Amino acid sequence: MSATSAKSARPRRSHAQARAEMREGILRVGGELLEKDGPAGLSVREIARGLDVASSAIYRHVSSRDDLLTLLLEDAFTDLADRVDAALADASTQGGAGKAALAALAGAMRGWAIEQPQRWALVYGSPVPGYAAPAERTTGPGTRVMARFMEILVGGESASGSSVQEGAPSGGPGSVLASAPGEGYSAVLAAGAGELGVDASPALVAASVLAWTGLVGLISAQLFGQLGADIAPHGDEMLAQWVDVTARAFALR
Amino acid sequence: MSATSAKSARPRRSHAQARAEMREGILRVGGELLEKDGPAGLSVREIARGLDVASSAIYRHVSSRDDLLTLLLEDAFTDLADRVDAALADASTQGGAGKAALAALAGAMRGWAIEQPQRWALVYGSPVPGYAAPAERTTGPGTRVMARFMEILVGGESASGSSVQEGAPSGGPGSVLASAPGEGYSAVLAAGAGELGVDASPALVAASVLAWTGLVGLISAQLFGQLGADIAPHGDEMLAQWVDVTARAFALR
DNA sequence: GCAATTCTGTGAGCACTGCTCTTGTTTTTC
DNA sequence: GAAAAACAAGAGCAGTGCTCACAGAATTGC
Repeated sequence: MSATSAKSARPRRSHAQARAEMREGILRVGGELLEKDGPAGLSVREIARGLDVASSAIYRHVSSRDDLLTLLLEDAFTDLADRVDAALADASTQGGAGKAALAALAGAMRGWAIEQPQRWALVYGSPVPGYAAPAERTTGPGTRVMARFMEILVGGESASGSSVQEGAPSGGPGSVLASAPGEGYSAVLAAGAGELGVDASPALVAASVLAWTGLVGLISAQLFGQLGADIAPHGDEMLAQWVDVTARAFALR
Repeated sequence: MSATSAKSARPRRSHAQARAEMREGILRVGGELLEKDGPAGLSVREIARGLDVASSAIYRHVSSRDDLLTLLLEDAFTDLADRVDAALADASTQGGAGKAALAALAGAMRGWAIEQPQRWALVYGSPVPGYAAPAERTTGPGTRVMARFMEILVGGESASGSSVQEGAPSGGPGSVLASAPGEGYSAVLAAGAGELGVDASPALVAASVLAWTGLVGLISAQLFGQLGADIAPHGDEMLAQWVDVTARAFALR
């Protein structure tokens, strides 16, 4: 037994530094544990061990396990949104818009999901039971990706006056547009589109929402193995087909 | 303290009866707890308390907590499939086929999901971490609903020789059919369709799979509140729109 | 510059969990 | 009826989230 005790003496650091380091450490170790064992396997004590600290110390920085989950949720949302933004920026330099942008977004989402399935599950999977993510802390980063998605489908940023040709896909066989949404639903859609900075008819927004839930559902189904093990190797192709169909339905090129 | 001890004397019953009663009780109380607290909140001890029995007794009938989850998963799958079948049978008496059948199936799924969100999460949500549902015990009941779905979209039972008019939706703008699936993917699709008792071209099967994940994704998004609280009251309408669009894409009427 | 205060981290402890193992009782089998 | 098999009880282990009184270090006020 050496003179230095088992618990190595912590270096002198300011409270601000301590806060930052602890927070970063919790996020890092917590993220690793989350990816390894999933939300249910996430343990405050295990994080404390990973940081070589008493478990009670964690509670100085995180009020509860749920709070910890919220932290990781925010982190995951932001990480995903950053990744999608990067992919879109990349595609955009190559003159990518319309279908190319859609493919870039979908590919980035799926890639991120495959690399960190547990994070994806935390974000778009079933909510951790008994725990409702506080909306005010998650809707912000949570809607970033969806906003991008809508922009693409609806045909560009609202700034440019290039209105979508809503005449083309409207009622004909194979159109994405169902019957016009009712009054109340239209109002909600308009409000939502406004928050996302998207300008389009309620019918088009409604169709985009369906497309969005379809994309998320597709990725989730692949990730969670709901379609059987045999189909797993063809996830790329499935996604490509989804992009094809969706781009065609929304008249993207 | 009365003569009858706190733990009421169990009635004399045969081992077979005991097994059946216990299993039924575990399923019942477990189901209630699952619906109340979600998978993570499911506790063997709590079930034991609910049955007024020692916790260790549960392990005579269930080998582990994961096994318990599998049991509840099977139960949920079967329950959902029964419900969907009933709805389809009901629709069928009214001459319901094609779009009407699709609407009945989708409505039954969503209705079931809303009544028992935790069960839905167990079935189609993110898998419980660290727990992989044993495929051999879940794929059976798990594919029943999907088989019905495919039958409807692909245009009737394989017995009747009425082949789908695959000419109509093939390539034109707004078609559900993307480019033809590659060789490997086609093989997997064909095999899957065979298991489900569905006969259709790989391209049509591929499109049906996308539609399936879309439906599941839509219901999950509604249930898990991924689209914000405001949109929740319009779930019916969203689903109706999804039915509209999908029926049109697959040329159902 | 030094005391008072505030903040960080400790370790014991409570109530809970899944699960195992030994013990006693009851039903089935021969 | 005796032997064997199955069932259930209860204690106990290792783990969990979380709280609380306490010790030491950093910050603040004068």
